[in-house]
Amino acid sequence: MALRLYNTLTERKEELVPIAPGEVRMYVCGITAYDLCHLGHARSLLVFEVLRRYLAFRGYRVRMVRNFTDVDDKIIRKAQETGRTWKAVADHYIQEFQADMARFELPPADMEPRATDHVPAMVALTESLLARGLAYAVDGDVYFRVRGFPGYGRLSRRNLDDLRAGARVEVDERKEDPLDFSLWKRAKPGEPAWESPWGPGRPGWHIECSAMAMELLGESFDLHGGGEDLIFPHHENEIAQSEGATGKPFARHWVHNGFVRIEQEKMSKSVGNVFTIRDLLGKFSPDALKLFLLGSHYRGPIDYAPEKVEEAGRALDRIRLLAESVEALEEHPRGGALPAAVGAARGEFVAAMDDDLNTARALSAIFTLVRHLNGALDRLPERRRATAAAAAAFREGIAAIREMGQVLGLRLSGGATRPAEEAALSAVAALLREYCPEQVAAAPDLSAGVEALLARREGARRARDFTVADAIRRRLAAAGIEVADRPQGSTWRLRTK
RNA sequence: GGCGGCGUAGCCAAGUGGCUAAGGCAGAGGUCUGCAAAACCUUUAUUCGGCGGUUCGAGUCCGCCCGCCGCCUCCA
Repeated sequence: MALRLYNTLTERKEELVPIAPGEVRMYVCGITAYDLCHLGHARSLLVFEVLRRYLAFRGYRVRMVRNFTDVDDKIIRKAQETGRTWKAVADHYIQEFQADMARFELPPADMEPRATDHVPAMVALTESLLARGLAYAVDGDVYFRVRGFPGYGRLSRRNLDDLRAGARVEVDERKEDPLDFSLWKRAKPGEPAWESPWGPGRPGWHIECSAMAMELLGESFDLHGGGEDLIFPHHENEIAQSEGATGKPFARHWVHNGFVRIEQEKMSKSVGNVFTIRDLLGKFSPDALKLFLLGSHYRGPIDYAPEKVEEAGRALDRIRLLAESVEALEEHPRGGALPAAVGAARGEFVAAMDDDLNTARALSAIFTLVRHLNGALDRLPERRRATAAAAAAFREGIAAIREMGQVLGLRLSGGATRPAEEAALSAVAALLREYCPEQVAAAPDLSAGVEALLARREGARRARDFTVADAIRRRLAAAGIEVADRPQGSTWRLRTK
Protein backbone atom coordinates (compact mmCIF):
# COMPACT_ATOMS: atom_id res chain seq x y z
CA MET A 1 0.00 0.00 0.00
CA ALA A 2 1.15 3.46 -0.76
CA LEU A 3 -0.28 6.94 -0.93
CA ARG A 4 -2.50 7.40 -3.94
CA LEU A 5 -3.24 11.00 -4.76
CA TYR A 6 -5.47 12.52 -7.40
CA ASN A 7 -3.38 14.09 -10.14
CA THR A 8 -5.07 16.95 -11.98
CA LEU A 9 -2.79 16.30 -14.94
CA THR A 10 -4.06 12.77 -15.55
CA GLU A 11 -7.49 13.10 -13.92
CA ARG A 12 -7.00 10.03 -11.79
CA LYS A 13 -5.64 8.87 -8.49
CA GLU A 14 -2.04 7.85 -8.88
CA GLU A 15 0.50 6.42 -6.55
CA LEU A 16 2.97 9.06 -5.47
CA VAL A 17 6.36 7.70 -6.49
CA PRO A 18 9.12 10.17 -5.65
CA ILE A 19 11.84 10.79 -8.20
CA ALA A 20 14.47 10.37 -5.50
CA PRO A 21 13.47 7.35 -3.42
CA GLY A 22 12.52 8.28 0.10
CA GLU A 23 12.30 11.99 -0.51
CA VAL A 24 9.34 14.06 -1.68
CA ARG A 25 9.96 17.49 -3.08
CA MET A 26 6.85 19.64 -3.18
CA TYR A 27 6.05 23.20 -4.16
CA VAL A 28 2.90 24.95 -3.06
CA CYS A 29 1.84 28.35 -4.35
CA GLY A 30 1.81 30.78 -1.47
CA ILE A 31 0.17 34.11 -1.01
CA THR A 32 0.48 37.43 -2.73
CA ALA A 33 1.26 39.79 0.12
CA TYR A 34 -1.30 42.55 -0.30
CA ASP A 35 -4.04 41.70 2.20
CA LEU A 36 -4.96 39.52 5.17
CA CYS A 37 -5.49 35.83 4.61
CA HIS A 38 -8.97 34.39 4.64
CA LEU A 39 -10.53 31.00 5.23
CA GLY A 40 -9.83 29.96 1.66
CA HIS A 41 -6.13 30.41 2.25
CA ALA A 42 -6.48 28.58 5.54
CA ARG A 43 -7.93 25.56 3.80
CA SER A 44 -5.16 25.39 1.23
CA LEU A 45 -2.48 25.94 3.85
CA LEU A 46 -3.94 23.21 6.03
CA VAL A 47 -4.44 20.69 3.23
CA PHE A 48 -0.85 20.88 2.10
CA GLU A 49 0.46 20.86 5.64
CA VAL A 50 -1.53 17.68 6.24
CA LEU A 51 -0.10 16.19 3.05
CA ARG A 52 3.37 17.08 4.19
CA ARG A 53 2.81 15.57 7.63
CA TYR A 54 1.27 12.44 6.26
CA LEU A 55 4.25 11.95 3.94
CA ALA A 56 6.55 12.35 6.92
CA PHE A 57 4.38 9.89 8.86
CA ARG A 58 4.79 7.46 5.97
CA GLY A 59 8.55 7.75 6.33
CA TYR A 60 9.47 10.17 3.56
CA ARG A 61 11.80 13.04 3.95
CA VAL A 62 9.84 16.04 2.72
CA ARG A 63 11.09 19.27 1.29
CA MET A 64 8.22 21.72 0.98
CA VAL A 65 8.62 25.11 -0.62
CA ARG A 66 5.94 27.77 -0.29
CA ASN A 67 6.64 31.12 -1.88
CA PHE A 68 5.65 34.68 -1.20
CA THR A 69 4.75 36.85 -4.15
CA ASP A 70 6.08 40.14 -2.88
CA VAL A 71 5.87 42.26 -6.00
CA ASP A 72 2.89 42.51 -8.34
CA ASP A 73 0.13 44.81 -9.54
CA LYS A 74 -2.05 44.44 -6.48
CA ILE A 75 0.79 45.19 -4.11
CA ILE A 76 1.77 48.23 -6.12
CA ARG A 77 -1.82 49.44 -6.20
CA LYS A 78 -2.17 48.94 -2.45
CA ALA A 79 1.03 50.91 -1.92
CA GLN A 80 -0.26 53.79 -4.00
CA GLU A 81 -3.60 53.77 -2.20
CA THR A 82 -2.07 53.78 1.26
CA GLY A 83 0.94 55.97 0.62
CA ARG A 84 3.46 53.27 1.49
CA THR A 85 6.19 51.74 -0.57
CA TRP A 86 5.47 48.43 -2.29
CA LYS A 87 8.14 46.88 -0.10
CA ALA A 88 6.50 48.10 3.08
CA VAL A 89 3.17 46.67 1.95
CA ALA A 90 4.70 43.29 1.12
CA ASP A 91 6.71 43.11 4.34
CA HIS A 92 3.68 44.03 6.38
CA TYR A 93 1.41 41.36 4.91
CA ILE A 94 4.10 38.71 5.09
CA GLN A 95 4.37 39.45 8.80
CA GLU A 96 0.61 39.29 9.15
CA PHE A 97 0.64 35.97 7.33
CA GLN A 98 3.21 34.60 9.72
CA ALA A 99 1.20 35.84 12.69
CA ASP A 100 -1.90 34.10 11.30
CA MET A 101 0.02 30.88 10.76
CA ALA A 102 1.21 30.97 14.35
CA ARG A 103 -2.34 31.50 15.62
CA PHE A 104 -3.62 28.73 13.39
CA GLU A 105 -0.82 26.55 14.73
CA LEU A 106 0.72 25.67 11.40
CA PRO A 107 4.51 25.62 11.05
CA PRO A 108 6.38 27.35 8.25
CA ALA A 109 7.34 25.47 5.09
CA ASP A 110 10.90 24.20 4.80
CA MET A 111 11.73 27.04 2.45
CA GLU A 112 9.72 30.22 2.02
CA PRO A 113 11.32 32.18 -0.79
CA ARG A 114 10.31 35.67 -1.72
CA ALA A 115 10.02 36.37 -5.40
CA THR A 116 12.19 39.47 -5.26
CA ASP A 117 15.09 37.43 -3.88
CA HIS A 118 15.14 35.34 -7.05
CA VAL A 119 14.87 37.86 -9.85
CA PRO A 120 18.15 36.77 -11.52
CA ALA A 121 16.77 33.25 -11.89
CA MET A 122 13.63 34.67 -13.49
CA VAL A 123 15.69 36.75 -15.90
CA ALA A 124 17.75 33.71 -16.79
CA LEU A 125 14.65 31.61 -17.40
CA THR A 126 13.20 34.32 -19.60
CA GLU A 127 16.43 34.51 -21.59
CA SER A 128 16.43 30.82 -22.22
CA LEU A 129 12.82 30.96 -23.41
CA LEU A 130 13.81 33.75 -25.79
CA ALA A 131 16.74 31.68 -27.01
CA ARG A 132 14.42 28.78 -27.73
CA GLY A 133 11.97 30.91 -29.62
CA LEU A 134 9.24 30.51 -27.03
CA ALA A 135 9.21 34.17 -26.08
CA TYR A 136 9.52 37.55 -27.72
CA ALA A 137 10.42 40.99 -26.45
CA VAL A 138 8.49 44.15 -27.35
CA ASP A 139 9.45 47.56 -26.01
CA GLY A 140 10.88 46.28 -22.77
CA ASP A 141 8.12 43.70 -22.19
CA VAL A 142 8.64 40.01 -22.79
CA TYR A 143 5.80 37.64 -23.63
CA PHE A 144 5.54 33.88 -23.72
CA ARG A 145 4.54 32.56 -27.15
CA VAL A 146 1.72 30.22 -26.21
CA ARG A 147 1.40 28.76 -29.71
CA GLY A 148 5.04 27.77 -29.59
CA PHE A 149 4.49 25.26 -26.80
CA PRO A 150 2.61 22.23 -28.10
CA GLY A 151 1.45 20.93 -24.74
CA TYR A 152 -0.28 24.15 -23.77
CA GLY A 153 -3.66 23.47 -22.18
CA ARG A 154 -2.92 19.93 -21.08
CA LEU A 155 -3.35 20.57 -17.36
CA SER A 156 -6.56 22.58 -17.59
CA ARG A 157 -7.82 20.61 -20.58
CA ARG A 158 -8.41 23.54 -22.80
CA ASN A 159 -7.51 24.09 -26.36
CA LEU A 160 -6.25 27.39 -27.59
CA ASP A 161 -9.08 27.97 -30.02
CA ASP A 162 -11.75 27.52 -27.36
CA LEU A 163 -9.87 29.84 -25.11
CA ARG A 164 -9.57 32.45 -27.75
CA ALA A 165 -13.26 32.23 -28.55
CA GLY A 166 -14.20 32.77 -24.92
CA ALA A 167 -11.39 35.14 -24.15
CA ARG A 168 -12.33 38.29 -22.38
CA VAL A 169 -8.71 39.28 -22.27
CA GLU A 170 -7.84 42.86 -22.89
CA VAL A 171 -6.51 43.08 -26.38
CA ASP A 172 -2.89 44.10 -26.42
CA GLU A 173 -1.80 45.08 -29.89
CA ARG A 174 1.78 44.18 -29.19
CA LYS A 175 1.02 40.54 -28.42
CA GLU A 176 1.15 38.05 -31.25
CA ASP A 177 -1.72 36.19 -29.69
CA PRO A 178 -4.13 37.46 -27.06
CA LEU A 179 -3.33 34.46 -24.88
CA ASP A 180 0.40 35.17 -24.73
CA PHE A 181 1.29 36.18 -21.19
CA SER A 182 3.93 38.38 -19.59
CA LEU A 183 7.27 36.98 -18.55
CA TRP A 184 8.74 40.39 -17.89
CA LYS A 185 6.95 43.68 -17.37
CA ARG A 186 8.59 46.96 -18.25
CA ALA A 187 8.55 49.37 -15.32
CA LYS A 188 6.29 52.38 -15.50
CA PRO A 189 7.51 55.50 -13.70
CA GLY A 190 7.56 55.01 -9.96
CA GLU A 191 7.20 51.23 -10.15
CA PRO A 192 9.68 48.79 -8.64
CA ALA A 193 12.28 47.76 -11.18
CA TRP A 194 15.20 45.41 -11.65
CA GLU A 195 17.78 45.61 -14.38
CA SER A 196 17.42 43.19 -17.26
CA PRO A 197 18.56 42.74 -20.85
CA TRP A 198 15.23 44.34 -21.87
CA GLY A 199 15.56 47.33 -19.59
CA PRO A 200 14.25 47.98 -16.08
CA GLY A 201 11.18 46.01 -15.10
CA ARG A 202 9.83 43.21 -12.97
CA PRO A 203 8.99 39.56 -13.46
CA GLY A 204 5.51 38.36 -14.40
CA TRP A 205 3.59 36.39 -11.83
CA HIS A 206 3.82 32.98 -13.41
CA ILE A 207 7.56 33.02 -14.00
CA GLU A 208 8.17 33.57 -10.29
CA CYS A 209 6.94 30.16 -9.33
CA SER A 210 8.69 28.40 -12.20
CA ALA A 211 12.00 30.00 -11.37
CA MET A 212 11.82 29.49 -7.62
CA ALA A 213 10.54 25.94 -7.85
CA MET A 214 13.31 24.89 -10.23
CA GLU A 215 15.98 26.76 -8.35
CA LEU A 216 15.07 25.22 -5.01
CA LEU A 217 13.78 21.80 -5.99
CA GLY A 218 15.41 21.08 -9.33
CA GLU A 219 14.07 21.15 -12.88
CA SER A 220 11.88 18.14 -12.19
CA PHE A 221 10.26 17.50 -8.84
CA ASP A 222 7.46 15.45 -7.35
CA LEU A 223 4.44 17.52 -6.51
CA HIS A 224 3.01 20.95 -7.12
CA GLY A 225 -0.06 22.21 -5.35
CA GLY A 226 -2.42 25.09 -4.82
CA GLY A 227 -6.07 26.10 -4.92
CA GLU A 228 -8.11 24.90 -7.88
CA ASP A 229 -8.40 28.43 -9.18
CA LEU A 230 -4.70 28.33 -9.97
CA ILE A 231 -5.06 25.52 -12.50
CA PHE A 232 -5.69 28.04 -15.24
CA PRO A 233 -3.85 30.07 -16.14
CA HIS A 234 -1.21 30.06 -13.42
CA HIS A 235 -0.19 26.41 -13.31
CA GLU A 236 -0.75 25.92 -17.01
CA ASN A 237 1.67 28.77 -17.62
CA GLU A 238 4.18 27.43 -15.14
CA ILE A 239 4.31 24.16 -17.02
CA ALA A 240 4.70 25.90 -20.36
CA GLN A 241 7.53 28.11 -19.14
CA SER A 242 9.39 25.46 -17.22
CA GLU A 243 9.14 22.60 -19.66
CA GLY A 244 9.59 24.99 -22.56
CA ALA A 245 12.89 26.15 -21.12
CA THR A 246 14.30 22.84 -19.91
CA GLY A 247 12.71 20.30 -22.18
CA LYS A 248 12.18 18.18 -19.07
CA PRO A 249 9.04 17.35 -17.18
CA PHE A 250 8.30 19.92 -14.48
CA ALA A 251 6.16 18.63 -11.60
CA ARG A 252 4.88 15.05 -11.83
CA HIS A 253 1.88 15.31 -9.62
CA TRP A 254 -0.50 18.29 -9.55
CA VAL A 255 -2.72 18.58 -6.51
CA HIS A 256 -5.49 21.15 -6.10
CA ASN A 257 -7.83 21.88 -3.25
CA GLY A 258 -11.46 22.97 -3.63
CA PHE A 259 -12.97 26.28 -2.62
CA VAL A 260 -14.49 27.52 0.55
CA ARG A 261 -17.97 28.79 -0.11
CA ILE A 262 -20.42 30.88 1.80
CA GLU A 263 -24.00 29.87 1.25
CA GLN A 264 -23.25 28.08 -1.98
CA GLU A 265 -21.16 30.89 -3.36
CA LYS A 266 -17.43 31.13 -3.78
CA MET A 267 -15.84 33.21 -1.06
CA SER A 268 -14.18 36.15 -2.72
CA LYS A 269 -13.56 39.77 -2.22
CA SER A 270 -15.71 40.84 -5.11
CA VAL A 271 -18.75 39.21 -3.49
CA GLY A 272 -17.75 40.70 -0.13
CA ASN A 273 -18.21 37.45 1.78
CA VAL A 274 -14.67 37.01 3.04
CA PHE A 275 -13.84 35.72 6.50
CA THR A 276 -10.27 36.35 7.58
CA ILE A 277 -8.29 33.77 9.51
CA ARG A 278 -7.80 36.38 12.16
CA ASP A 279 -11.50 36.97 12.77
CA LEU A 280 -12.27 33.27 12.79
CA LEU A 281 -9.56 32.50 15.30
CA GLY A 282 -11.00 35.16 17.56
CA LYS A 283 -14.11 33.01 17.80
CA PHE A 284 -12.92 29.45 17.38
CA SER A 285 -9.97 27.37 18.47
CA PRO A 286 -7.46 26.38 15.78
CA ASP A 287 -8.38 22.73 16.31
CA ALA A 288 -12.10 23.36 15.82
CA LEU A 289 -11.45 25.25 12.60
CA LYS A 290 -9.12 22.52 11.38
CA LEU A 291 -11.56 19.77 12.26
CA PHE A 292 -14.28 21.59 10.36
CA LEU A 293 -12.04 21.94 7.31
CA LEU A 294 -10.86 18.33 7.42
CA GLY A 295 -14.39 16.99 7.76
CA SER A 296 -14.88 17.07 4.02
CA HIS A 297 -12.60 15.88 1.26
CA TYR A 298 -10.00 18.43 0.18
CA ARG A 299 -10.96 18.38 -3.49
CA GLY A 300 -14.60 19.21 -3.02
CA PRO A 301 -16.09 22.54 -2.08
CA ILE A 302 -16.82 23.23 1.56
CA ASP A 303 -19.52 25.57 2.76
CA TYR A 304 -18.59 27.70 5.74
CA ALA A 305 -21.08 28.47 8.49
CA PRO A 306 -20.18 29.35 12.08
CA GLU A 307 -22.49 26.64 13.50
CA LYS A 308 -20.48 24.02 11.67
CA VAL A 309 -17.26 25.09 13.34
CA GLU A 310 -19.04 25.06 16.70
CA GLU A 311 -20.19 21.51 15.99
CA ALA A 312 -16.62 20.56 15.22
CA GLY A 313 -15.61 22.08 18.54
CA ARG A 314 -18.11 19.89 20.38
CA ALA A 315 -16.84 16.79 18.64
CA LEU A 316 -13.30 17.78 19.55
CA ASP A 317 -14.22 18.10 23.19
CA ARG A 318 -15.15 14.44 23.26
CA ILE A 319 -11.57 13.59 22.42
CA ARG A 320 -10.16 16.05 24.95
CA LEU A 321 -12.43 14.82 27.71
CA LEU A 322 -11.52 11.21 26.98
CA ALA A 323 -7.83 12.04 27.19
CA GLU A 324 -8.40 13.74 30.53
CA SER A 325 -10.26 10.73 31.87
CA VAL A 326 -7.46 8.42 30.83
CA GLU A 327 -4.88 10.66 32.45
CA ALA A 328 -6.89 10.49 35.66
CA LEU A 329 -6.97 6.66 35.73
CA GLU A 330 -5.90 5.06 38.98
CA GLU A 331 -4.09 1.79 38.87
CA HIS A 332 -5.88 -0.84 40.85
CA PRO A 333 -5.45 -4.60 41.03
CA ARG A 334 -9.14 -5.07 40.39
CA GLY A 335 -9.55 -2.91 37.36
CA GLY A 336 -11.41 -4.02 34.31
CA ALA A 337 -11.72 -4.35 30.60
CA LEU A 338 -8.84 -3.83 28.30
CA PRO A 339 -9.68 -1.52 25.46
CA ALA A 340 -9.16 -3.02 22.04
CA ALA A 341 -9.41 -1.68 18.52
CA VAL A 342 -6.31 0.51 18.59
CA GLY A 343 -4.69 -1.44 15.78
CA ALA A 344 -7.86 -1.47 13.72
CA ALA A 345 -8.23 2.30 14.04
CA ARG A 346 -4.67 2.90 12.97
CA GLY A 347 -5.10 0.59 10.00
CA GLU A 348 -8.26 2.35 8.90
CA PHE A 349 -6.62 5.74 9.38
CA VAL A 350 -3.73 4.81 7.11
CA ALA A 351 -6.02 3.24 4.52
CA ALA A 352 -8.15 6.39 4.47
CA MET A 353 -5.20 8.75 4.17
CA ASP A 354 -3.59 6.57 1.51
CA ASP A 355 -6.76 6.94 -0.51
CA ASP A 356 -6.27 10.47 -1.77
CA LEU A 357 -5.89 11.99 1.68
CA ASN A 358 -9.41 11.13 2.78
CA THR A 359 -9.34 13.06 6.05
CA ALA A 360 -13.08 12.69 6.62
CA ARG A 361 -12.73 8.93 6.64
CA ALA A 362 -9.56 9.16 8.71
CA LEU A 363 -11.48 11.18 11.29
CA SER A 364 -14.17 8.54 11.44
CA ALA A 365 -11.45 6.02 12.38
CA ILE A 366 -10.38 8.31 15.21
CA PHE A 367 -13.92 8.80 16.49
CA THR A 368 -14.64 5.11 16.35
CA LEU A 369 -11.62 4.51 18.55
CA VAL A 370 -12.81 7.26 20.89
CA ARG A 371 -16.11 5.49 21.26
CA HIS A 372 -14.43 2.16 21.97
CA LEU A 373 -12.17 3.68 24.58
CA ASN A 374 -15.04 5.50 26.25
CA GLY A 375 -17.03 2.31 26.30
CA ALA A 376 -14.22 0.42 27.98
CA LEU A 377 -13.78 3.29 30.40
CA ASP A 378 -17.45 3.10 31.34
CA ARG A 379 -17.00 -0.54 32.27
CA LEU A 380 -14.26 0.35 34.77
CA PRO A 381 -15.15 0.53 38.46
CA GLU A 382 -16.06 4.16 39.10
CA ARG A 383 -14.78 4.87 35.62
CA ARG A 384 -11.30 5.34 37.02
CA ARG A 385 -9.79 2.14 38.41
CA ALA A 386 -7.85 0.08 35.95
CA THR A 387 -5.25 -2.65 36.26
CA ALA A 388 -1.75 -1.65 35.27
CA ALA A 389 -2.14 -3.52 31.98
CA ALA A 390 -5.50 -1.91 31.24
CA ALA A 391 -4.24 1.56 32.11
CA ALA A 392 -1.31 1.05 29.77
CA ALA A 393 -3.68 -0.04 27.02
CA PHE A 394 -5.80 3.08 27.54
CA ARG A 395 -2.72 5.25 27.37
CA GLU A 396 -1.69 3.51 24.19
CA GLY A 397 -5.11 4.29 22.76
CA ILE A 398 -4.76 7.96 23.63
CA ALA A 399 -1.25 8.00 22.20
CA ALA A 400 -2.58 6.57 18.95
CA ILE A 401 -5.31 9.22 18.82
CA ARG A 402 -2.78 11.96 19.48
CA GLU A 403 -0.48 10.59 16.82
CA MET A 404 -3.23 10.43 14.21
CA GLY A 405 -4.47 13.85 15.26
CA GLN A 406 -1.00 15.23 14.95
CA VAL A 407 -0.80 14.07 11.34
CA LEU A 408 -3.97 16.08 10.75
CA GLY A 409 -2.40 19.11 12.41
CA LEU A 410 -4.61 18.81 15.49
CA ARG A 411 -3.27 19.46 18.95
CA LEU A 412 -6.01 17.57 20.81
CA SER A 413 -4.87 18.86 24.14
CA GLY A 414 -4.35 22.02 26.05
CA GLY A 415 -6.94 24.16 27.66
CA ALA A 416 -9.67 26.35 26.39
CA THR A 417 -9.17 29.28 24.09
CA ARG A 418 -8.49 32.71 25.42
CA PRO A 419 -11.86 34.10 24.32
CA ALA A 420 -13.62 31.26 26.16
CA GLU A 421 -11.57 31.96 29.26
CA GLU A 422 -12.28 35.65 29.23
CA ALA A 423 -16.01 35.11 28.81
CA ALA A 424 -16.01 32.56 31.62
CA LEU A 425 -14.04 34.83 33.91
CA SER A 426 -16.46 37.72 33.66
CA ALA A 427 -19.43 35.40 34.22
CA VAL A 428 -17.74 33.91 37.27
CA ALA A 429 -17.07 37.38 38.67
CA ALA A 430 -20.76 38.22 38.38
CA LEU A 431 -21.76 34.98 40.12
CA LEU A 432 -19.29 35.59 42.91
CA ARG A 433 -20.77 39.01 43.63
CA GLU A 434 -24.18 37.39 43.81
CA TYR A 435 -23.49 34.22 45.76
CA CYS A 436 -20.35 34.83 47.77
CA PRO A 437 -19.61 38.54 47.93
CA GLU A 438 -17.06 38.03 50.73
CA GLN A 439 -14.98 35.87 48.35
CA VAL A 440 -14.74 38.33 45.48
CA ALA A 441 -11.40 39.73 46.53
CA ALA A 442 -10.02 36.33 47.45
CA ALA A 443 -10.78 34.83 44.05
CA PRO A 444 -8.75 36.73 41.51
CA ASP A 445 -8.52 34.10 38.81
CA LEU A 446 -10.89 31.74 37.09
CA SER A 447 -9.85 28.65 38.96
CA ALA A 448 -10.13 30.23 42.43
CA GLY A 449 -13.43 31.83 41.49
CA VAL A 450 -14.97 28.58 40.30
CA GLU A 451 -13.67 26.73 43.36
CA ALA A 452 -15.27 29.32 45.65
CA LEU A 453 -18.58 28.97 43.83
CA LEU A 454 -18.41 25.19 44.00
CA ALA A 455 -17.75 25.37 47.74
CA ARG A 456 -20.78 27.60 48.12
CA ARG A 457 -22.78 25.20 46.01
CA GLU A 458 -21.62 22.19 48.00
CA GLY A 459 -22.89 23.89 51.13
CA ALA A 460 -26.25 24.38 49.47
CA ARG A 461 -26.34 20.74 48.36
CA ARG A 462 -25.59 19.53 51.88
CA ALA A 463 -28.47 21.65 53.08
CA ARG A 464 -30.54 20.14 50.26
CA ASP A 465 -31.08 23.58 48.84
CA PHE A 466 -31.11 22.33 45.26
CA THR A 467 -32.62 25.52 43.93
CA VAL A 468 -29.46 27.47 44.67
CA ALA A 469 -27.17 24.53 43.82
CA ASP A 470 -28.81 24.00 40.45
CA ALA A 471 -28.88 27.70 39.67
CA ILE A 472 -25.14 27.98 40.23
CA ARG A 473 -24.49 24.92 38.10
CA ARG A 474 -26.78 26.10 35.33
CA ARG A 475 -25.25 29.54 35.18
CA LEU A 476 -21.73 28.17 35.20
CA ALA A 477 -22.73 25.92 32.32
CA ALA A 478 -24.03 28.93 30.45
CA ALA A 479 -20.58 30.48 30.87
CA GLY A 480 -18.96 27.38 29.35
CA ILE A 481 -18.04 25.84 32.70
CA GLU A 482 -19.24 22.31 32.98
CA VAL A 483 -19.79 20.94 36.47
CA ALA A 484 -19.93 17.22 37.15
CA ASP A 485 -21.03 15.81 40.50
CA ARG A 486 -19.14 12.67 41.31
CA PRO A 487 -19.02 10.48 44.40
CA GLN A 488 -15.66 12.03 45.28
CA GLY A 489 -16.96 15.55 44.87
CA SER A 490 -17.70 18.00 42.10
CA THR A 491 -15.31 18.63 39.27
CA TRP A 492 -15.40 21.31 36.61
CA ARG A 493 -13.91 22.03 33.25
CA LEU A 494 -14.04 24.79 30.73
CA ARG A 495 -15.45 23.81 27.37
CA THR A 496 -13.95 25.18 24.20
CA LYS A 497 -15.72 26.40 21.17
C1' G B 1 -20.52 28.74 -25.80
C1' G B 2 -16.02 25.41 -24.05
C1' C B 3 -14.17 22.55 -19.81
C1' G B 4 -14.95 20.51 -14.88
C1' G B 5 -17.50 19.37 -10.28
C1' C B 6 -21.65 18.42 -7.05
C1' G B 7 -26.85 16.55 -5.55
C1' U B 8 -26.45 10.38 0.23
C1' A B 9 -30.75 10.72 7.11
C1' G B 10 -33.19 16.93 10.48
C1' C B 11 -28.01 19.27 9.37
C1' C B 12 -22.70 18.27 7.87
C1' A B 13 -20.37 14.28 5.44
C1' A B 14 -17.53 9.42 3.72
C1' G B 15 -18.51 5.78 0.40
C1' U B 16 -12.78 2.17 -4.42
C1' G B 17 -20.23 -2.79 -8.57
C1' G B 18 -21.36 -7.45 -4.19
C1' C B 19 -21.37 -8.91 3.68
C1' U B 20 -26.22 -5.26 7.86
C1' A B 21 -24.86 2.67 3.28
C1' A B 22 -18.58 5.32 7.77
C1' G B 23 -18.12 9.27 11.15
C1' G B 24 -19.70 14.01 13.40
C1' C B 25 -23.68 17.38 15.09
C1' A B 26 -28.75 17.59 16.51
C1' G B 27 -33.26 14.57 18.29
C1' A B 28 -35.75 10.33 21.06
C1' G B 29 -35.54 6.29 24.79
C1' G B 30 -32.42 3.89 28.49
C1' U B 31 -28.04 3.28 32.25
C1' C B 32 -25.71 6.58 35.96
C1' U B 33 -27.40 11.03 39.20
C1' G B 34 -31.01 14.46 44.50
C1' C B 35 -31.75 16.50 39.61
C1' A B 36 -28.25 17.29 35.91
C1' A B 37 -23.71 17.25 32.93
C1' A B 38 -20.24 14.00 30.69
C1' A B 39 -19.91 9.04 29.02
C1' C B 40 -21.99 4.55 27.28
C1' C B 41 -26.10 1.51 25.07
C1' U B 42 -30.38 1.57 21.77
C1' U B 43 -32.71 4.37 18.10
C1' U B 44 -33.04 8.05 13.55
C1' A B 45 -31.71 6.63 5.07
C1' U B 46 -35.57 -0.84 2.81
C1' U B 47 -32.48 3.88 0.50
C1' C B 48 -28.60 7.36 -2.17
C1' G B 49 -32.08 14.43 -7.24
C1' G B 50 -35.51 12.13 -11.36
C1' C B 51 -36.23 8.67 -15.46
C1' G B 52 -34.24 4.91 -18.42
C1' G B 53 -30.12 1.40 -19.58
C1' U B 54 -25.68 -2.12 -18.82
C1' U B 55 -24.98 -6.22 -15.16
C1' C B 56 -26.46 -12.25 -11.75
C1' G B 57 -25.92 -7.63 -8.79
C1' A B 58 -25.34 -0.06 -9.10
C1' G B 59 -25.27 5.21 -4.36
C1' U B 60 -21.03 3.41 -7.23
C1' C B 61 -20.80 2.33 -14.73
C1' C B 62 -23.62 4.60 -19.32
C1' G B 63 -27.52 8.01 -21.43
C1' C B 64 -31.09 11.79 -20.87
C1' C B 65 -33.54 15.33 -17.67
C1' C B 66 -33.92 18.64 -13.21
C1' G B 67 -31.29 21.65 -9.54
C1' C B 68 -26.69 23.94 -7.63
C1' C B 69 -21.54 25.50 -8.20
C1' G B 70 -16.68 26.55 -10.25
C1' C B 71 -12.93 27.72 -14.16
C1' C B 72 -12.44 30.12 -19.06
C1' U B 73 -9.91 37.88 -16.20
C1' C B 74 -6.81 38.74 -10.59
C1' C B 75 -7.95 34.79 -7.08
C1' A B 76 -6.27 29.52 -2.12
